[in-house]
Amino acid sequence: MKIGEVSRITGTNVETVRYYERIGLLPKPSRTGGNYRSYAAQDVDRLKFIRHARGLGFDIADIRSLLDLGEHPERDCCEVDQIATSHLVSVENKLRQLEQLQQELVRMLRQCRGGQVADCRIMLTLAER
Amino acid sequence: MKIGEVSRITGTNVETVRYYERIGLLPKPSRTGGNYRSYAAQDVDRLKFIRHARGLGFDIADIRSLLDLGEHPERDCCEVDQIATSHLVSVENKLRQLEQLQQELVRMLRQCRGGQVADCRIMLTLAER
DNA sequence: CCTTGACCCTGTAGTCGCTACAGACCCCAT
DNA sequence: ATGGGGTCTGTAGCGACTACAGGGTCAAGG
Repeated sequence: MKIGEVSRITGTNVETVRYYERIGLLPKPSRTGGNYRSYAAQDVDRLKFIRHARGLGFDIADIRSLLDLGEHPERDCCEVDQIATSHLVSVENKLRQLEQLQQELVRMLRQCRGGQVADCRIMLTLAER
Repeated sequence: MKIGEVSRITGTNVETVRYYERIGLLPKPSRTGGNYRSYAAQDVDRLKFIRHARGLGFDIADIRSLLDLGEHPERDCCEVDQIATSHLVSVENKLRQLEQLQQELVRMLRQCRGGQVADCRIMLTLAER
């Protein structure tokens, strides 16, 4: 399977596939006579895993660890749990931050009464503190 | 006022202050005999504005526009409102995305029953789809 | 007077996860 | 033989910083 098809199947940009190979997240595939990358079903599965994990916001380092763990199926799954849990924690932290931010923005916007920039409450709020 | 003091007052990294100057967000300050940057109160205010806006998640381009508007106090404040509103919208979009993500992560983590990586529900979930 | 140490200078490269080229090559259909 | 679509490598760009290296400046203490 050539890179374009892999790209289509997994919904991954061709350049991204090559990028994953470059950083060692995907193994170097075999090549055709014309030096085209030739992927096996296994590679596609690995890429799907990566994309799904990225979709859930895991960073590349985490995904690397998860893939490594996948290659040691006899190990205890608590390491997997740990990675996922700590990711969830950081997502929840970001969520709280964003909520606060949203509330501050709403508060700021509610004060706007129109008029000139000179009297703009939003600009004043930003200038304060 | 030297850059270190400005840094302390505003809680901004020294390198960040220089970065803002480089990208034209802060004006080039005058220099002392020893070629040290010498800031006026005005510059500190501008930097505070920038940091406050960054804290609210506005990107540099937005901040540039807001600062420009601040220099035209006679203009109508609706442009300010527009920038803030569209930022709020994007924050709310990100918020919704993060909430979904969080729920998916929670769902995934609830399935974990311990045991070996081979049977790990989290790994299976990531591999699926 | 000299040294020490804190601060400051410029310029460049690194971060993260891609994305976007340029310029070349391969392959298949017409 | 030609055209166009795919692929190749290598490099640079994004945003918003951050982190040096390798030097200069300045005030206090010995």
